[in-house]
Amino acid sequence: MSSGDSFYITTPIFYPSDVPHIGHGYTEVAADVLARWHRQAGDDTWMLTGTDEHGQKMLRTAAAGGMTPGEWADRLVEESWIPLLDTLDIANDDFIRTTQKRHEDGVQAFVSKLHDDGFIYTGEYEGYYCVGCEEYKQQSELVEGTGPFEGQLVCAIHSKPVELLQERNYFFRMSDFQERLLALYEERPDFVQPESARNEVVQFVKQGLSDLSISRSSFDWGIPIPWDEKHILYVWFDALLNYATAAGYGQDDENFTRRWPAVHIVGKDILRFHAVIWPAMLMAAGVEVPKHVFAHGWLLVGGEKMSKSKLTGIAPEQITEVFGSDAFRYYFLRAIAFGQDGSFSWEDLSARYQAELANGFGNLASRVVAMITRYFDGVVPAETAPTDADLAIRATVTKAAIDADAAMERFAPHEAIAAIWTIVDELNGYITEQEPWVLAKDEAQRERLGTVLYTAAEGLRALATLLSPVLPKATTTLWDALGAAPALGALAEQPLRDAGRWGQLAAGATVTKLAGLFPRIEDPTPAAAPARVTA
RNA sequence: GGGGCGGUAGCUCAGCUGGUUAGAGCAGUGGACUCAUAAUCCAUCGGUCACGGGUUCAAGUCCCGUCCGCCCUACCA
Repeated sequence: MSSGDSFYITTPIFYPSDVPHIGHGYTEVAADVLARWHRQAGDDTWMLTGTDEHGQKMLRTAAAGGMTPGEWADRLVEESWIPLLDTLDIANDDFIRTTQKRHEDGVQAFVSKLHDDGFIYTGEYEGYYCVGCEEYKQQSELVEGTGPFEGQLVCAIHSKPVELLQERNYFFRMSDFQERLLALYEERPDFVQPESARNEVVQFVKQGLSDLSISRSSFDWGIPIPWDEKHILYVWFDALLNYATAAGYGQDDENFTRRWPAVHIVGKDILRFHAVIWPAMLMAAGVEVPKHVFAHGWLLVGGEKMSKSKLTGIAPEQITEVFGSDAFRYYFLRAIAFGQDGSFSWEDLSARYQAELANGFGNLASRVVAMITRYFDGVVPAETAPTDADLAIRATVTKAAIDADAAMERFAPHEAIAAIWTIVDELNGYITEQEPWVLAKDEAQRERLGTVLYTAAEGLRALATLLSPVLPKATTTLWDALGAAPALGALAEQPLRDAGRWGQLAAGATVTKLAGLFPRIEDPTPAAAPARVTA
């Protein structure tokens, strides 16, 4: 991808009545790191996140709290979801709420077009309705009745029989798109990633698609169907459209053309909506389908999918309060292969923090800055004739930068970080072998000492740049300590795809005392209580 | 029932289209060093690659079967 290309990346929009946990945090951080990488590489980047506020569940929980759904949503968004972004240091460019006018207008324009073009028709929806829940149930939510209800299907929650009801509403001709979708998966194997997710989607679509009921009339918390305001739009149809409406669909064609199509990062549970329904909707509307739909895996706690009901849900602040936001970002992207499930444990988090961040990167920065301060009064020395060892470091840096960019391009941040980390490991070994503290005792080795420390400092310069999307806080601290800004400018301005070019740090720069990048943590046990529980 | 993904050193995982004595990190053990966040560096211990067949000159890597785990099967990242 050449410099200046559009890179529009989205997270799913969250249902605000959930309590933010590290799974949400993981999604946000992954999208943010990819966005920061592309942005700093010079691509025309835009990152979108937001909240999905319509639907019966929101209506019901709001009512239970004596509020209107709008008030309830405002409160949750302000108290939980916006703060989550701050907790994790997310640099999103936009935050869309499906209750915003720009969204509702865009959605209405979209469904009107589909209606006008004949992709929507009136039909009868038939489904099992639970009076207790006041909603239609899927087969999976029903169980065989027992006792007096023997032989009947009952609601899993109320254990009472459900009724087979019919409702007149609107349907989207999704079945029309089966062949085109299959052709899409075939022609663009990287449309759905990773491979395992693609397989699931292809198999699913091959089994046949039915039309989708896209309106509801039993409650009114949603976007009205423009030609029949007694109906509101099915929440998923509404929610998926956020990716388009936020970019200006139907309202700001110039911006929409500039941003679209998007790259969607989603959890694998909502893969089908994004890889089947969403592209079908776009095809119907004559809009280009997304560039990619990437499904990441689950966080496993104790070998099982993390879940609130099993009390394995962990609030992001529990981690950031002890380890900091940088460590959160680093840990989840480094330790988990993006696209696969990953095990989370406090022990692993703590071990990686200590071994990799504190002892590896943090200590490296600390020892280099300390030696420049001690042996050169804080002035970065010039390098002279490089030896093979010095050249090996340069080669490592060059390769790491190339490999990291390639890995980020293919949605493999874990590999990108591993590639960058070769610099940390090589540099620590290099310093130990070159023994600058020995060179410092011999005035005749003055130039050699300067070259060794320049090499180390320049390596740190490259590290700061390459790691800034992952560790924005620590790398900024390091950038300041290296005294790099006066000659090179702000860290965020350093072109990432040029980070591997040797010799950027100016000799003569003044280093300053470096506060520990990742201080040792004496008591790495989580901040008491397990997950917070919703009211 | 149908579908997807896994089962490789104590732990977390790499091993692409099959090819020399199966790798990494962490943990463990021994040593070196002192610039540094009691840190770093070197060495080393450690595996019947779930199980049973088969194809092949050659299989962790392909085929068949079995066992185990996780997930999806239309509104929880």
